[in-house]
Amino acid sequence: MNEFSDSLLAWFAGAARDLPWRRTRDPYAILVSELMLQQTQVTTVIDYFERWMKRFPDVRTLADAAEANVLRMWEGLGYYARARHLHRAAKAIVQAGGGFPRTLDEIRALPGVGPYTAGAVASFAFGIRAPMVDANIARVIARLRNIREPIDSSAGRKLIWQQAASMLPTDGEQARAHNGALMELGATLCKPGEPPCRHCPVKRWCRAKDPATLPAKEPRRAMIELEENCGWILQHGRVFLETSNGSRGPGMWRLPVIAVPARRSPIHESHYPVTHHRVHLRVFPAPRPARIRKNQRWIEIARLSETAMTAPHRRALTSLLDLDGVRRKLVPPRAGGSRRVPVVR
DNA sequence: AACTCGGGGAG
DNA sequence: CTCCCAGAGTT
Repeated sequence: MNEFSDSLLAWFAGAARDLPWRRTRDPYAILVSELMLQQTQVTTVIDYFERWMKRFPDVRTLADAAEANVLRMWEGLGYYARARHLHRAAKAIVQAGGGFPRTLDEIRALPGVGPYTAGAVASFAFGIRAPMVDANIARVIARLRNIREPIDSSAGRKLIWQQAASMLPTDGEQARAHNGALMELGATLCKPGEPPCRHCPVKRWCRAKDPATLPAKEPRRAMIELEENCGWILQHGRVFLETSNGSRGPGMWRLPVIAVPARRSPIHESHYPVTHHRVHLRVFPAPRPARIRKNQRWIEIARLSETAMTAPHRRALTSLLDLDGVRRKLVPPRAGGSRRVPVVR
């Protein structure tokens, strides 16, 4: 071991956060945590991880679960393809005999597992000497080596990964701690913006000229405005929903898209961001559909809690149901009258 | 190499 | 508003 590793690992031993997925080497648990952590902050993931492990404690339980339940457990985390990938990965592992893949290449072949996640699972679960580069490690390495190439460019990624591999201790167990320590350094100390270099355990080896300007990144894409007009269709205690079809994948339910009704004002309006889009959501009262398409369903209000929905649509629906509840108390349906629940407007 | 993911948290 | 986040899949 060199001095750099000594300093880094000594610091890590005293500074490591106590995170649930650091208390285990169960490869399934590590895989779950890594999929959840893709593009998602640690503090957001902790509760989801613990709920998930309680509900789907092992690969077989997850493989046997219905996709609707899997997506419902993921609701609020975003990027729902990750949940479907994790579900597919569990099915693939069970189908292959139930033993968790134990080599970097086999782990990399699982759905939803890219270069980062493969390295993380191999290293954290099995102590395999594998590099891993996430946003934290990319930032730390860009600063340590004063790499000005944008880290999200092809050339920049290549440089960072080469450095990550070359810095790795020979021993697998030490490499495991090294990966965790670099990540922790980036998450807690070598943060974006102006980092507190005074307290850095490895500042002696850092070549960053101007840490605040590192890492460089490609300019981000322009925001795209989207308008979304949905229908509020309520009848017999059921609400009419649809699930997206096509590339966005099925399973997440939402209010049905409708043509904009003329001369009506929306009963709900909200804005929400999704990646580089900004969506302007408007909900209008709408008539009961003449035909029900394949991706559409009436869903009992009582069963909405077990229906996976994107967060903005869940919020819209909840607020509209609350409003409807209020109106129904003020104007109770006439006895013997129409069974149709009055449309709120 | 560029686009998409119908995300979410923090400043 | 802004930027960032334990990225990966598709085209």
